[in-house]
Amino acid sequence: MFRGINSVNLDAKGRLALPSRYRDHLLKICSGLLVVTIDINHRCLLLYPRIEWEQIERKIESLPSFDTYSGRVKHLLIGHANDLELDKNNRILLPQELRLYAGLEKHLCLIGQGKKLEIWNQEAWNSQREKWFTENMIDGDLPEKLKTLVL
Amino acid sequence: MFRGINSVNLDAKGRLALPSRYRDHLLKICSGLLVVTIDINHRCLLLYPRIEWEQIERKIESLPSFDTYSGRVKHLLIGHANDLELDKNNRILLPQELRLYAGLEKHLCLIGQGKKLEIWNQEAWNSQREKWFTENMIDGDLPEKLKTLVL
DNA sequence: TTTAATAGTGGATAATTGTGGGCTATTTTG
DNA sequence: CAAAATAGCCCACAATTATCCACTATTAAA
Repeated sequence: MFRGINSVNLDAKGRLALPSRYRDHLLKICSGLLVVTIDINHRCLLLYPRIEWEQIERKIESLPSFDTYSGRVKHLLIGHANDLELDKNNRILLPQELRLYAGLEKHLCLIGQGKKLEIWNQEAWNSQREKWFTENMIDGDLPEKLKTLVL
Repeated sequence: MFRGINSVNLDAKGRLALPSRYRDHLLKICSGLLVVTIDINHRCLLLYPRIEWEQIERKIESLPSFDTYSGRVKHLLIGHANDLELDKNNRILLPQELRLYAGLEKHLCLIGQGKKLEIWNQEAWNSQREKWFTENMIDGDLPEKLKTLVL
């Protein structure tokens, strides 16, 4: 499970060093084989262990072909998915195409989100986060599961 | 079960000594493995024994993916959750990111809240408490369970 | 009141991690 | 086919972090 924030830097070659605490785990579950793709809700990237991604890909592929939104999701997610591999220094090289999509510059945030990691431009993350804090949730709009969540 | 208030100090490195009365209990139930994350309603942190947190995390993860509010809760709670471990002196190191969020300086309060501990900046806690005392509860807004609560 | 024990604090050292860059192999382009 | 660009691999230095140890303060016991 991925959790928590890490701020990391891209080097001049576009390489990103993953926090070392993830290293052993990734080598174990997927031999360092990863997949990166875009997030459709935010301008950020999603990083999956290859085996996790393959399960998700199967689900995406089984979406109904003639539904407009399903087709769009398929195109965007699968179309932007790239295979990556950890190098021996625990780094990955992000494709330029995706770096541009997410507006990644030197300073990034890695956000653990369970099965995946999100890769954000640091400023983009900060302002998104502030937005979430200041916008109030409207009671009537909350799904039942959320209303009854006990922390 | 965590109960009661403790005031504690952060040292220069951002380490926090847990009250020793919690030590044995924590070693027993989770071998000193903890998770700290942010509270979304107040500017304070939540500290869970790892096993307690994992149960909550599972509930959060099962929230619907395409619901706006659920996505927000997921991002904020799981995204800010950090694994921690007690050191040999019964201390934890709070990540800088979270210290900033909760405005933690030298003087803190630990508030026992059942399965979790809340970590507050001491002054922030005092003024929040004052606020609660002066704000009146409005009868019509109380949920049924609270109306029928017998103390 | 003295002594002992535990808890709390601070800091030095050792180990690990992050970062940059050089070299080579491979791919792309003209 | 040559030249340039890209990608992978490796090493070395710098910076950060974890671990350990020692000192002080506080509490409890004799």
